[in-house]
Amino acid sequence: MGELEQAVLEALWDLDASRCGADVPDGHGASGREVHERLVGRDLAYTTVMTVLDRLVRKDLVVRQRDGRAFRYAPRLTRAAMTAELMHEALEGTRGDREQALVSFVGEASAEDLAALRRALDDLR
Amino acid sequence: MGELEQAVLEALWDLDASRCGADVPDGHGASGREVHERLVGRDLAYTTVMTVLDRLVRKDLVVRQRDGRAFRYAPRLTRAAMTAELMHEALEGTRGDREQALVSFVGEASAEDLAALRRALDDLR
DNA sequence: AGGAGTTACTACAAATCGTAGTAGATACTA
DNA sequence: TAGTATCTACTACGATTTGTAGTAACTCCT
Repeated sequence: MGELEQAVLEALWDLDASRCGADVPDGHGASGREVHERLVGRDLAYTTVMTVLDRLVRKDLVVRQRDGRAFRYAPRLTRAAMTAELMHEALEGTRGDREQALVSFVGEASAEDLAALRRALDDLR
Repeated sequence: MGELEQAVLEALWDLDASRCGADVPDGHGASGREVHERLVGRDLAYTTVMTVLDRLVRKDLVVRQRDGRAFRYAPRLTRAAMTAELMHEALEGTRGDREQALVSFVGEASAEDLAALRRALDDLR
């Protein structure tokens, strides 16, 4: 994903933190205009933002839903879920030893991440 | 990373499974010729493989070391270490809740991965 | 009817990637 | 020692992706 695409996705998350999913729940998600305003400082044309939103929809990273004449856009996944998906994809890519990959992963993890991992695993029991 | 670049890296791992690192240990790593032969079936020009190897070196995914007139190439990281690195990068990318990302990660993990994770964590104690 | 907002479509330059040729250096071989 | 094979370095080129944005057309409000 490109750097601007990333920024637009971030903007969507920031605008609509808790509501993501396969559909845009009524009254949630953000309009192109709102995303554009959120990205003031990058000084982009409105149409640039719309183009990027469109590409994100085509890549299935963002979903949209008509709202009157316009659309509302929302990330398909929460930030955390997308991170988790990326991590799983990385793991899938390992043709070799999955277990070893996980060992390396925890081997390089910070103390905080290790603690969080342990908690998460314990909560599954 | 491109699909051919991936394939070349895989070939290097397959050719030189256990020896990776910042330097190519003497007598290890693979020559361009060997990589090319390993990729027979894709019917690539030798120079194509060399170009890709060169790009991988520039991206710091592969290291090389002179061996007479030629070079020997080896992945900078083991497959497992690269997977772990990718997972950590995904986690870094989470501007938001790292802990929540880890919770999602384990929430979607297979039973095997969970068991492997638990073993890895236990071994750290 | 006219203006403001929105989408859809098109455009274009830069970077990346798959693919490969050529030139020049080096080494082996007859 | 001259020819041949090998290897690297450099260049090239088309396809795709990405950043960036303009224009046309539609719709809604006043």
